Amino acid sequence: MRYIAYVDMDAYYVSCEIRERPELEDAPVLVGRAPTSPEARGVVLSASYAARKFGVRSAMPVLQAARRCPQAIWIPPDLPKYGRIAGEIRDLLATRAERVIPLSIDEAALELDLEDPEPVRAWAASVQELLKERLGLPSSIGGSPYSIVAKIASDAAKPGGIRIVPPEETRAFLEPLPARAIPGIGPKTAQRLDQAGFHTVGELATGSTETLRRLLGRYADSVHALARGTPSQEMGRLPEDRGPRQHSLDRTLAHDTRDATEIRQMLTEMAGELSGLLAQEGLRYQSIVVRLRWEDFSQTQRGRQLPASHEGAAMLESEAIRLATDLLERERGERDRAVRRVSLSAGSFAPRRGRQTLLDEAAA
DNA sequence: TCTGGGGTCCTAGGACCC
DNA sequence: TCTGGGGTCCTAGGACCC
Repeated sequence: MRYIAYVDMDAYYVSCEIRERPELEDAPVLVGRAPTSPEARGVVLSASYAARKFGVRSAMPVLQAARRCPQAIWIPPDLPKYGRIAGEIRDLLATRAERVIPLSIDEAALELDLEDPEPVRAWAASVQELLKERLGLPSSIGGSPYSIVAKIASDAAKPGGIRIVPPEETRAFLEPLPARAIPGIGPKTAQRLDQAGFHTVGELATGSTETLRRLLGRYADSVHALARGTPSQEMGRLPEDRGPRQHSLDRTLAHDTRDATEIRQMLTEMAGELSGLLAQEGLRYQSIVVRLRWEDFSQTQRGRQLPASHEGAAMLESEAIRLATDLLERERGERDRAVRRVSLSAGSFAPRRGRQTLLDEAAA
């Protein structure tokens, strides 16, 4: 069986910053908008391992992070830069694997032409070194003939490690891990499992099929098979590299508002920005969704499939404003909560005709 | 005390069609 | 006057991931 490797960058955004400022190597660095700025309604995007010692994690509210780690060094996020570096990582990985499937900005699955654990281990060590030397970035690598096990192994290897799991060791490797280590089992599902007495993957392996079906629905059988060390075809295969399904922009307001005019203005700007992004990728959209997050943090959305695909900002803008107006009017008739965040999303993509050539020429 | 900005996939009900 | 079964599409909501 050929091995699959997962390469997962460690504290990615922080590492991108530290390679430009090596003096911060072992400092408690946090990427996020510092809590001193008046509009600091945000969360930590990435925390260095030194900062994690203080109990700071990514996705933690910045105020809470600042309390836990007052000496933290805050660096404002530069997402375009992290995107560019991600491209360099992919290019480098492509020279070392049969196929590279990017899974997120800091993670990729690779198909290897190797069938034994020792050569895979050596391969992983050389790739890790290459990433460190050429790009100055630390990574963790997991390997297994089963895709999902390779992913779990890369998590287990963090930070800076390599974990290769031969197929016959799969069950023993998974057994002691918390159920939450399985991708797809999040906080809600983990809590339900916990209450039913399933804490580790090993316990899931011994659970009855009926009990697991009740707790996990249609995932039950594949989770059960994984827990017993024999992943299903679907979980074992390398994920496919399909094009994007949707693109969206989200903006959290500096202050909650009930002002429809303010929200419409915001959507006008967002429609312009989003249509520009789609044009760069040569995509036409046929569906639009507006989502509002209310002050109580719940969300409501309104969307529409268009009769035909469109490009440019005009349709995106007028439809977004109509959908948002619907949402606001309904809210006014009911609870009248203020708006905290506005999201605009476009999807159901079709390739753009005609102009694509021009874009390719411009890129060349 | 507060909770970002991207994404993916699944479910469930209703409309509609054969 | 009463009314099956199967399929697809659309819409809203929710869980989950990085």
